[in-house]
Amino acid sequence: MNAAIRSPQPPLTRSVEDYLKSVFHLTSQGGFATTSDIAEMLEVAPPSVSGMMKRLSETGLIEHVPYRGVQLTPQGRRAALQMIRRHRILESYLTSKLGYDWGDVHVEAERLEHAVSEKLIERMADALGEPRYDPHGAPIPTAAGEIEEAELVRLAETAVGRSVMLQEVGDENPARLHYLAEQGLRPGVELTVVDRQPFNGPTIVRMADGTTRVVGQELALLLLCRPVDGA
Amino acid sequence: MNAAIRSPQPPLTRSVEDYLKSVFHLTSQGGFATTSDIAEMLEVAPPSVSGMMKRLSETGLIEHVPYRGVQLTPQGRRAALQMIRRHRILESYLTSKLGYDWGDVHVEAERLEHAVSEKLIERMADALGEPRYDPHGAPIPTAAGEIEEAELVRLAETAVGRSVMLQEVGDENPARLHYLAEQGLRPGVELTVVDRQPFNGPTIVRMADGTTRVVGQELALLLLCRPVDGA
DNA sequence: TTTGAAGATTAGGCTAGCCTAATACCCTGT
DNA sequence: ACAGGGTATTAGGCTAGCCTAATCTTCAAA
Repeated sequence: MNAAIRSPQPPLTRSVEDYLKSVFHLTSQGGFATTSDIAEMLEVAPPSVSGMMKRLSETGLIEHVPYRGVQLTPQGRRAALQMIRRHRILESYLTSKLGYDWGDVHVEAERLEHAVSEKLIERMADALGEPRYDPHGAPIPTAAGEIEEAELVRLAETAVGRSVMLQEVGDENPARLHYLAEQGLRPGVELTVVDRQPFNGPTIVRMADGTTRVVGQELALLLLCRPVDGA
Repeated sequence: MNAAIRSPQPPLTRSVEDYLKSVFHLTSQGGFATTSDIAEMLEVAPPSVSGMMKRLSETGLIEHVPYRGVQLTPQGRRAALQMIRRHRILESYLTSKLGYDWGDVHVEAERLEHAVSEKLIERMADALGEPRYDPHGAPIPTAAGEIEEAELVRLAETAVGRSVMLQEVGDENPARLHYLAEQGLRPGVELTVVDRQPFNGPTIVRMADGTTRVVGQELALLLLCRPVDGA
């Protein structure tokens, strides 16, 4: 007698999965995802988004407030987290087991995440020892759909003098990631901010080995850090 | 001035990839693949096949003789073999590295083969040591597009008294594969045909360890064997 | 040589997703 | 209080792939 029972979950299409992921990322700081932000993220025209939002709200995956934006319903959030788990497990697996560079995994995972079964993901997770972070330092949702929410601060906004642990690189661009790896700026390294130049200038950091790096603002905004208590 | 140069290979859709694979398999003994055979294999209606055949022959992937059937062009054959390589490498990888049962790999590979990159397939092949056969004993095309063509004979048609090597299991049905594995009927085992009952009855074989198996015709038709010279 | 059944194709329609052009809404600045 | 710009939505169209119903080919049997 109930729609959810009568129609036992028609599988989501690739497009739908992508839209849900976008909405999740765009609302991760709270608030609504706007049509144009989604359109830009998915590289489609805004009317395509409007149309899809209408369909998704009819199937109960999102909440759509016309002219305002959208948010995920609990059901939509569950689906989005499942996709993000798939994506991040895939990235981890490709990096650990198949020698992929952290700059190249995103594109590959982006296509595979729509094709892998739950079973395959869990086997990969198992082979990796249930990793909690992907190669970029992003937290991997659990199979049950829980995700760690850490309060991270951008390197670009860290006060001079502070010591931080570089936790996550919020970027997927292969060229930038390659450069960061060359500079030794990977998740897990400790940094001390020794200076920052004015007018959105670069941040200068000291690495654990005493060497320094000059990090331009564009990059420093992508480096998400956790304050370190010690000294 | 030439279409193949002007438009540098629009990537094939999933559907197209599936049609090409079907045509390859249906023409592997030579001759034409018919509309209804393709329709049955892909579980679509015959008119859908007619329509696709028209498109594929316009793009030069198949040769279509109306009311007769289709064959692959060299270009279509290349694409089909690439898909088959992907499929079989994936099956091998899932079996060897992720603990999949040989009955379960087909479905998983069927979906992944459309999503993996060439690079990923080659990394998997490399990690496996460039395998030549998949878990069912089917030959894996090389990256260059060459495939071994062995002359195999069905167990059901092997003369009583002959000794053979079970080379390939021409089936993907999980239940049948599971049963065959239980019986020890896997690629690589040696068998001697000791009897066959009349009226399409079962074939009785002796295994290397001296035990015997009674193999019904349905299964005996799927067991592809290579004659053994010795004794 | 004709005829009828089987199989192939054409005709016409549907959905998912995308697009552009036209219109509607919202809000801020005057 | 309202005009205008920016954003969202609606209108209308396109392609890939699928479907059913109708029509056409082929071929073998009478």
